[in-house]
Amino acid sequence: MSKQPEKPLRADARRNRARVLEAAEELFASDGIAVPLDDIARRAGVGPGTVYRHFPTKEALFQAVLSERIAQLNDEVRSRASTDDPGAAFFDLFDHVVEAASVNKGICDALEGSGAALDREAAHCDFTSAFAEVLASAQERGAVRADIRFNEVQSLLVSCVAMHRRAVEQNREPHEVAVVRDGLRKQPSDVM
Amino acid sequence: MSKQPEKPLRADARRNRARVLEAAEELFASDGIAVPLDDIARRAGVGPGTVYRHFPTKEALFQAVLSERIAQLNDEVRSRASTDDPGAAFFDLFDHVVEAASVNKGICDALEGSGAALDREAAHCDFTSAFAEVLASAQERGAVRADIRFNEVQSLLVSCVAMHRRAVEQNREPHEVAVVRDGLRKQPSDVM
DNA sequence: GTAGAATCGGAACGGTCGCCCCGGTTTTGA
DNA sequence: TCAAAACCGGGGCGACCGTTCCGATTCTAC
Repeated sequence: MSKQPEKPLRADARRNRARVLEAAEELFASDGIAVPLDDIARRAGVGPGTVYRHFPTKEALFQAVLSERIAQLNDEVRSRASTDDPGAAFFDLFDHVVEAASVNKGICDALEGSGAALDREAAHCDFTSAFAEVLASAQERGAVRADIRFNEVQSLLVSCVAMHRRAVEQNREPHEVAVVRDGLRKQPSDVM
Repeated sequence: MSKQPEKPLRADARRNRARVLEAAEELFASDGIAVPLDDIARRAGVGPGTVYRHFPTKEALFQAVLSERIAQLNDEVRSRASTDDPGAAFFDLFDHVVEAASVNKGICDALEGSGAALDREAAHCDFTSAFAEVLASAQERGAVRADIRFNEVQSLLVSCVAMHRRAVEQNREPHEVAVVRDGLRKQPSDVM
């Protein structure tokens, strides 16, 4: 992977790049991907041209911000994944990811866009593989119903993020997420 | 409510209005609310100006199409609501609404927009009240968990519509919806 | 300090889309 | 059949937004 051979940026360029990333992080998180790029530039105290010097496209900037956030989530997932109770670990992870993602409108937008933006994410691959392992263990122990695959759990996760966000917006507890969690448990009708 | 005192439309106007509605129905259903109004006009064989003669705004046209579809759903709900097994009726309704809504991208868009567009819908009120009655009966009989309110069921319904749509797009069975359905059943931990 | 390169910033471009205007056409009623 | 009223249609306006361009500015190396 050729990464480092790029000559170092000028001091002001490095500073501006960091400012743009910071502004984008805040605005994508609060307003989602629909925020105009000019707003990000203004918030960063630079011109739109400067943003485009560092990121070829608005989408690329969004991806960069997302990668950072998902790498964080990835670390959190890995640190919670190791335990002797895979069932508890799975539901703990589930709740944590839902809560963490639902406060970030940018992540919600990315998830709702059928995850196409997330699929080409290396960090995301780590994240999903760690989560998938926990799911498999939990299913082996009989803590999670066996008739469901990981991509279906992902889909439920996305929906729970959206529902959690709506519940918080309406100042109420996200009981819907509890419903999904209970539905994921081993069901009486489950065939062993 | 003053509705009829409007003088009757000219023959060509009535014909064009119907064509616009039909074209809008098809395009909203397949492409969602994002379809350009010019496309609808072209499909209807009229100019954009004609569309605006009949509907003050694109949003109004969308609402009109939606109202019609929701009135249909309303009838279906009412016809399925009366039975001596409220539990079965509830889950039957749930599945039916999910399937009916998920094939219509326009409805999906309306639902994902936090339902603000749907709230000012008289037909929608009928629809929700019929559904709410079935839910209450099912909860009384112990077929549905008691610790959940109707607006939370609505939220789950919206999510199921989205998940069902994704599943169909990916050519697989919507197992996620089954998970939600099982989660809505009376749980072992439920307090009587 | 100075030349030269890297970078900046914001005006401007191009495309999209909702919406309006108005000259021309069709329908209606007598 | 014909005049008046209703209606049509599509060109065009204005707003928004992602992106580009280029003269002005700032930094770096010597």
